[in-house]
Amino acid sequence: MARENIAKYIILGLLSIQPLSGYGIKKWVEASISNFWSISYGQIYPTLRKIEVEDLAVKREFKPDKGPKRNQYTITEKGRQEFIKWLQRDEAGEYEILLKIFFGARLSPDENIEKIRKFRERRVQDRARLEKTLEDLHKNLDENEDNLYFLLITSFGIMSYKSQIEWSDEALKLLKDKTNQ
Amino acid sequence: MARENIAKYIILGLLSIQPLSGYGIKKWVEASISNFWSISYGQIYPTLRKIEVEDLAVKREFKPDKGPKRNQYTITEKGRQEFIKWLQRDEAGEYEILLKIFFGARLSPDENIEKIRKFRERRVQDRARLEKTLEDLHKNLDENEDNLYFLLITSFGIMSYKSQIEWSDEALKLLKDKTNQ
DNA sequence: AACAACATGTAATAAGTTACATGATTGG
DNA sequence: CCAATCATGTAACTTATTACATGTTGTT
Repeated sequence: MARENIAKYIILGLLSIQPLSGYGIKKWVEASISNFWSISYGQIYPTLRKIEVEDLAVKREFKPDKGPKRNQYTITEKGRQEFIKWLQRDEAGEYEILLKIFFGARLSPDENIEKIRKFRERRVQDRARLEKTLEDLHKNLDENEDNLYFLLITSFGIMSYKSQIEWSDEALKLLKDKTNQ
Repeated sequence: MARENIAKYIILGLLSIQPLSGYGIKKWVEASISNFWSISYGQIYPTLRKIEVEDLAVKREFKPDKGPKRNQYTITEKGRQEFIKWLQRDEAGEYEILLKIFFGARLSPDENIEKIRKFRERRVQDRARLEKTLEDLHKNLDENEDNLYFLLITSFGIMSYKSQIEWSDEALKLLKDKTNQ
């Protein structure tokens, strides 16, 4: 998946929450989104430099009471705008939506609701497609050894999509409650 | 995730099922594992060449009754062995196991059972960890706007892991039935 | 004193996408 | 004959990992 420079937006997203150093970014990623995304120092530091050059964040040396000094990056208004533009773009990668929902507080609840609604629709279709595949595999289960394992993987997909549809419903409920408050 | 040359093993795995051309490999991937893995021609053709050079498959020109001629690759014994060795290695990437189960017919049911058992264990732990995070987020929900969205993503993880544990149970049952037949 | 954790960075390499180029064959 | 599909490939580029280098600070 080499295409959209996700690392840049993860960093910008975290900086939109609070000023951080490269080291701090790594810690944040590990503590919060490591279940579905990762980032290495080999990406963080060069990307931070680019972000600085593009005036999306400013670097400032910070000497904390404890520990060695660090380079703290603070997002600029330009950076914030570019990040929000990214959030609003329709995501290409299948699971980019998770990242965007993670940073959902930068958008309105309605924008997040719309994203999840679309995601849910896709999943309903994905699931229906896999249900057909499953049926075919059931019919031809004795045909060869492979089909049992193909069936297992298809069933994994169906169960995943099912749980994602259920999640969407819960998430939508929560966000709608929030809007009506 | 640039590390293990997954493309090579996807190709080898498909060739272990039947002889295929580069084009055919693409079609197979799209029809069977595109839910969780993809591959581009820019990878397929160079990788096929490498596979040929390493004597893991042999190329042969094939003129079908219909359509233009194609380069058909047939896996060698060496290729089959290298593929099985990869299958047996403990997977690094979180979802590599799906790929390996997909090709499960190349191993014994017991080996697949063991893989799934380990996967299930990991998921039980992952889920417990996220449950704690969820609790914390619930407590601090009013602290800031972000926490609602962090909670949503945490809940996505919990539900995913839950469905993966359920899938493991079903898969284990199916495979155990098979062994006892 | 030693070790773990904090902190920043680069170079080599690998993996993967995208865009492009080219041509054969089939069905309408 | 034209479009769609079949079919193979390369080059430029981007993204990402890994291994390495270096030094500070806090804890035992």
